[in-house]
Amino acid sequence: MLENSHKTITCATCKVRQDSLFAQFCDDNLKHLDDHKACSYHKKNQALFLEGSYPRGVYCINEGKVKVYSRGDNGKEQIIHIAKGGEVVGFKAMFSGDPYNVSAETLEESNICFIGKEDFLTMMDTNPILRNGVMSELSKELSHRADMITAMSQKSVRERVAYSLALLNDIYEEDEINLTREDLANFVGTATETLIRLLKDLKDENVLEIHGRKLKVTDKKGLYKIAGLH
Amino acid sequence: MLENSHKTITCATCKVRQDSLFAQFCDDNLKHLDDHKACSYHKKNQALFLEGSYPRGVYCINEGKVKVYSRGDNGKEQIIHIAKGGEVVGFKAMFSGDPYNVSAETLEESNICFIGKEDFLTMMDTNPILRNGVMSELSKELSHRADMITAMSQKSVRERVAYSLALLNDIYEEDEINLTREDLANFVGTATETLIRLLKDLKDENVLEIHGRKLKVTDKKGLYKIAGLH
DNA sequence: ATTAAAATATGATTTTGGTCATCTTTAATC
DNA sequence: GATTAAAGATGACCAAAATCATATTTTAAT
Repeated sequence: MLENSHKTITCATCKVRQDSLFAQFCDDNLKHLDDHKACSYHKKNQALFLEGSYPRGVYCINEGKVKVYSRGDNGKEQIIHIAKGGEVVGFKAMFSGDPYNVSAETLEESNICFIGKEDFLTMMDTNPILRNGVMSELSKELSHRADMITAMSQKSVRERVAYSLALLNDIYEEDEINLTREDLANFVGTATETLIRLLKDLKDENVLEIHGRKLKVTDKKGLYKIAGLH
Repeated sequence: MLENSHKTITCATCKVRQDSLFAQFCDDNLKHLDDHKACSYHKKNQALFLEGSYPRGVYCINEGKVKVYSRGDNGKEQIIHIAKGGEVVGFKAMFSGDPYNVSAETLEESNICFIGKEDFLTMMDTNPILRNGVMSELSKELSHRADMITAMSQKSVRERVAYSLALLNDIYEEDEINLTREDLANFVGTATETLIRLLKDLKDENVLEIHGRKLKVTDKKGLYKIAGLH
């Protein structure tokens, strides 16, 4: 159980706020945010929203990890992104009037604050800091997805495994990467068996340590080279 | 040569404006736009902007097609999008402060109007219609790119050829799809030889007619089925 | 603690699609 | 219009990765 799972988080003292859309908020803004958010504890594997549903608000992750994924024809998951503490999830599709075409689900037990769509949009209207932050985020994510498309289409599966591990290594920061092999395969876009074999290759090449399900990158430079990064 | 290649387009009477970000502009807005835009004729295969450069403004396509692409590790192009008349290109990366990670280049001779970054951003600040249009567009494009990532990762090349042709069929509307085999392969994300073989298969299945380089979809329903759409 | 179920791992086999080589056709240039 | 270059097409071959089968380990549930 998370240490603060029973508490309501106060935005002003939230440890991950500096990484979030609300980093530059003034005291008044933070007060407003506190008054309009709802904190809640989520177990592992709980859905935040589902593909096909309409956005009802945004989810600010205080602690935990959330996978954002879409489903292909056969129902197979493609993980588009894994969000960590400080990230706000669920706002990117809010401005088109269309339903979500991705789903979001916790990967670990998590503390997540919810802000309703109306409140969020009002804040965006009245707060240029938030508006600019949102625009910047949308822009960055579009760039990132263009990179993903190119990577998916041109890299070999081995390269994509390295590429994905490089991304995940940043997301998990000091922690070891902790995903099921299936989730990792769904992030890489390959079969679970192939992923497992390629992980072992990387281990044999001393790029990676495998501790049960947890993965520790031991040669970041080597990993980047295989991934075709830098 | 395009018929109006020597003329300056007037926004108020621009035939493709109803498809653009500026569709809902009032007369004053249109006047302002006219005063701050520069129309120009572009030959085939002319670059509008390049990966790595900083956005200097936006490009509103009056007539012609523009490919937006990124380059993979080996320099191979991945075409992310093909823009047609009415589309505004080059604004999606403008809000992050980062350089473009895609390039844009005309595929045909084209008439394109340019609006400088400062002017465009000022319009966005003062014009909620434009702002909402931009936000909506960013949202929609993010959804579309999530779909692309999933398609690239999970569909077979044959399915991706059909998927790409379905997208292109909408883009080329009443016209036949007119791309080099190489560009089409770079859109699908495959080798040119593989693309050519698969086009022939689709022709043999009476889904497609091949008229030299031009492609005509004759069985849209069949194409969609192969693509895994609907 | 025991059992059941899920996740991880490995081998064998097949399929897909990329690469290389070569040839033909079309388009561009002088 | 002739020449050259670029684009399109086809065959042969090979490597990468998916699939299928099955075994082992870990985790969850009773």
